[in-house]
Amino acid sequence: MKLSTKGRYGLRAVLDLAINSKDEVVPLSEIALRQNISISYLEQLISKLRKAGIVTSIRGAQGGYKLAKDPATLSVGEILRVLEGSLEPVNCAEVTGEGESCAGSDTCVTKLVWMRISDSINKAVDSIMLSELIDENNKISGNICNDEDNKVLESPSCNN
Amino acid sequence: MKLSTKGRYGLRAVLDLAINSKDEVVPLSEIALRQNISISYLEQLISKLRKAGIVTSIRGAQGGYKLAKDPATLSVGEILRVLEGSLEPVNCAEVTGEGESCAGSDTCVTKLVWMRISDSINKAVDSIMLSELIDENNKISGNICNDEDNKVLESPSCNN
DNA sequence: ATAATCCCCACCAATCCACTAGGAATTAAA
DNA sequence: TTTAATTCCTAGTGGATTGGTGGGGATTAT
Repeated sequence: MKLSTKGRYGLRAVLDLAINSKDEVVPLSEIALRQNISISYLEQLISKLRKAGIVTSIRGAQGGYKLAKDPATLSVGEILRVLEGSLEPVNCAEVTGEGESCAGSDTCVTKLVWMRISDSINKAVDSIMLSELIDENNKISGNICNDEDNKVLESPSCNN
Repeated sequence: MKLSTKGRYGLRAVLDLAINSKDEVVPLSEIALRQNISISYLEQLISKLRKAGIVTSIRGAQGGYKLAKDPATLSVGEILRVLEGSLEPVNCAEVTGEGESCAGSDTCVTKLVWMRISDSINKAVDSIMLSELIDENNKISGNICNDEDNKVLESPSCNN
């Protein structure tokens, strides 16, 4: 029941983008540096986000990425589902609403459990808007990071 | 974000045990047959459950397993955590409450997300008692399985 | 032109998952 | 007392997934 680095790194990247792009585009190299993620790997993640319409890109020199949506209407759930593929705890048609039901699903009791887990996860992530994380970041970094040249003081060694 | 077969099979095994053992012990071979899980694999799962005090065993011929707890006080969360190890979506000390915090965790915004997911999962599974699944099973099977010799009609091909 | 940047695809090592295999210890029943 | 049924334990294994790296092409501001 673990989120992969796709979801963890990807959400950090989107948040970084939301905080550090003011109408301008941000090159991936900057995000990679700030978030301590390799550019190559980050490319794969942001590619998914672009195809899903969460970020937009500008190619060429001085190009980069920016958020395609209003952070107030962009939920963490939308971002994580793009990156992780699905947040369902099981591959079960009754739970995911996709694919074929398996034989005997009408007498399957444990699907009740999987459905409740699924609902609770989806409700949790869909109720968190990106704007909330931005606000939280402003609160925290406002208190701490008031160094002169406004640089990143410590690399995020935490992988979560 | 998938539960492994450990959790899925294991919960089915416990439920099977709860339904099919009336003060008597049930040999693993019966559970394996009914639930369509190999005995060898099931052994590993039930071994964890026994060490955690969820089931008790009697060795030797005519031996087997039975539930060690009252289904009304045994939550699905307790069972799943034994089988899966942990239901946390990330390895993060701030979320799991174990291990060392990583550098910069005080400025880590995404942990807010992981904590909410974690809470919602744990609340969901801890609120489902095994007795609820037993009741559900009685409701369903009472309606359907009234064949003469009371055998299992179809093998549970569903892996969830 | 050149350098910066996005974009795409192929590959790879390590890890984890979902088992299988084999055998030792225990015990009821014949 | 043998036999068969059963729990218990450990090791191995093939395949899939994870978490990347690397190379190269396309695009564009300077």
